[in-house]
Amino acid sequence: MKDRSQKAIERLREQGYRLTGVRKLVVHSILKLRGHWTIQEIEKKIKNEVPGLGTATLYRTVHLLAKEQILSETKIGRGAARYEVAGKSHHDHLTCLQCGLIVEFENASIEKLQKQIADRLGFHLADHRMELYGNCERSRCPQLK
Amino acid sequence: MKDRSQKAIERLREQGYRLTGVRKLVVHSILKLRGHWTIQEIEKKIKNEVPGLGTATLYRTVHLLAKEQILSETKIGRGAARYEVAGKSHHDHLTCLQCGLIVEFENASIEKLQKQIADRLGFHLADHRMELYGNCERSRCPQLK
DNA sequence: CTGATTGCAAATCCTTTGCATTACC
DNA sequence: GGTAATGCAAAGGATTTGCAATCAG
Repeated sequence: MKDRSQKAIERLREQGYRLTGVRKLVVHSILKLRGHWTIQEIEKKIKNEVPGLGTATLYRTVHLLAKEQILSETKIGRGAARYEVAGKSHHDHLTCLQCGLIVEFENASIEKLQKQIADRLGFHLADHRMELYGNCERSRCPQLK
Repeated sequence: MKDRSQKAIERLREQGYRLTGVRKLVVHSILKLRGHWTIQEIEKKIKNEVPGLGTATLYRTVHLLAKEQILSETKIGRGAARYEVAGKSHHDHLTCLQCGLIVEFENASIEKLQKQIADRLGFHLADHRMELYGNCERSRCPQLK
């Protein structure tokens, strides 16, 4: 199995971006992450691995990776955008309002319906975002309220 | 047909909120709006009608109206949350990536599927957000690139 | 070399908070 | 009168920008 960050670095090279030491380190560190993180969370997680990393550089790098579809951006609920390593097939999110648990799912029927709706309204569908919110049944979930 | 802002004012009174002059003016001005606006946009639109309105007051009032479900909040794409007058049945949005046109739609089949998905994953579905992005076919839409 | 990339600090954007004053009820 | 609501200004959080120094190609 080939390393994800290898592929990402290659793709950036193909696109003509310069591969500085910092950039390679950041890409490598980010591509090891699992889950959905804000840029600020990513900063904390990787600052040990990339000493001296400037905040602006991280923002620029994450945006770059999102643009190149190496990361995918999701806005879940309120607050800052979250990023996850792309590569898996497209999926949407179901978030627990109590404990923040995020479950991913795919549903071809919905995707088909979305396309139909867009066509009917005179749009060429390019992308979509769907987030479900609910309360999960995990025993550790604080189902107060 | 009864005025929306009348109903809104009544509901606020029932909830025990004080109906100050400013609050009534803001509610009245906001409820005349059609479309999806950020709080900053709303501020520009109504500042003539509510002279001296403080930004904090507008933020507090909009949040209040959203809490009372007189406005509904939607996060469309990047940037600040947008609000629209609630009252119509639930709907989702289709946004043109080129010109920003927002079209609303409803689709019962998708809603049904969402509920199924949540059930299957052990969630009690409480809410959802679905946004489609595409390119529209309006003649005035700058369909470049 | 030459321009892309970086880190830093300052700037920006959007929103919230503290607080004294005002105005409902 | 007691308390919620207001406006102002200051604070806050997240992100972007300007710029000189650095580094890849």
